[in-house]
Amino acid sequence: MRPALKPGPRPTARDAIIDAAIRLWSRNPGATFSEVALHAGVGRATLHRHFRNRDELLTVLAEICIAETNEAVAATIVQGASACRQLQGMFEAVIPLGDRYSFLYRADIGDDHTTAEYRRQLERVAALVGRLRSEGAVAADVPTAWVVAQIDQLIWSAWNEVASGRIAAADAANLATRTLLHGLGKEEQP
Amino acid sequence: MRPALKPGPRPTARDAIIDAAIRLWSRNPGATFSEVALHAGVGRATLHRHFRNRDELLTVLAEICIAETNEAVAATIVQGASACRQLQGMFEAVIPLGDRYSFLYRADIGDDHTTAEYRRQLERVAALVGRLRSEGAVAADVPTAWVVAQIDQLIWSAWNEVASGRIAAADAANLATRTLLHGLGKEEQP
DNA sequence: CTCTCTTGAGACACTTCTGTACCATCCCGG
DNA sequence: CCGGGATGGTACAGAAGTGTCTCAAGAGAG
Repeated sequence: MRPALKPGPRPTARDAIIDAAIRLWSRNPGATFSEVALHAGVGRATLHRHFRNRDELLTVLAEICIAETNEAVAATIVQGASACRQLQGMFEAVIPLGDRYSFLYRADIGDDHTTAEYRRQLERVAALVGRLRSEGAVAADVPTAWVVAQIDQLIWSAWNEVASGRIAAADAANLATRTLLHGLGKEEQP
Repeated sequence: MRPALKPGPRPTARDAIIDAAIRLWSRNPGATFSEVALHAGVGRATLHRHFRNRDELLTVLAEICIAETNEAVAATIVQGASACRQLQGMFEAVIPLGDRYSFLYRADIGDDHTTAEYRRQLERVAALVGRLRSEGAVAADVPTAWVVAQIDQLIWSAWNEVASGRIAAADAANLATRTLLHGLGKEEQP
């Protein structure tokens, strides 16, 4: 072990690579390894030293994404809050993250651990849907799978509309919650 | 000109290629040109004879998709029908097409004509939203861009859920319409 | 039957990406 | 100041995809 030396490789290069990869692949999922290195201000060789290949980097990014998302969502959990408020909090926490991780929607990660973790996230959403249901916020005749899919899509499209400037960031979470629970018709319950 | 001979190249090869490309790229957007030729039961050289390169084939597919979609939607238009019914009809017409054209969501077509035509489709949807709005089916304080985005996403996720067997095909359009207009809460208006 | 057109197969050159190796350089801690 | 680790640049070989070309075979029209 190195006594006082920083453990492992210095984080700067690795972090720069991760940041550049997220930034670049968000705009162009097919961007090459060389381009990632270029945008990270790092030699291509260095990139290969930190991440054996594209898949490895992608897997690391996915894990970071999942961890950040879990963290962001966990921070919004308030004991005793209603499921509706919880849903709104989740939207508020997750929609801004779309900026960083939109490219993961397109990339298909083969890694088992990542897939399993993503599945757990969906299960957690399904559990929230169960609570919404028991609060009467979600109708009994709507399949849970459909609700989960809608929540997923709402996060994506909310981020998308915010990113392209058609929707104000402050409105996004409200709009998403309202869309899911009450639809876009005139409000019947004030 | 050939007098009685079939004009142009015999359609079979071309059609087989188009069909194989749609089928293959739907599952794997990165599938190679050779694979397309293989699945079409056609030599790679023949493929190049019909479509100069990947972009050209992609553009043709996109145009076919747009034409088929327009046709399917046009067939559902009933003069004098309410916008709500029109929306439902559009969902019914378009959701099953997701099976054939899902890969176009991922592919980015550079072709100007295709992009313009897609824009026109969105504008037509926006016009429908305007009618929904004037019927009171869409609230005044919801941005049109948001409604259009939701309709787009609903088509995609409805097809997706049907394709993976989580939702019955017969329910999809109803569920989409209901989700958009009334949300997934308990119905307040029977 | 014969001619023409299309096709399949393969060869070829070219490009791009990838993964690895090597070496000079730089920065940091000791 | 010195030395080890990390880095950047580059060269190299291999893989894969692409686009073009040629040639022989097959099918259909006349």
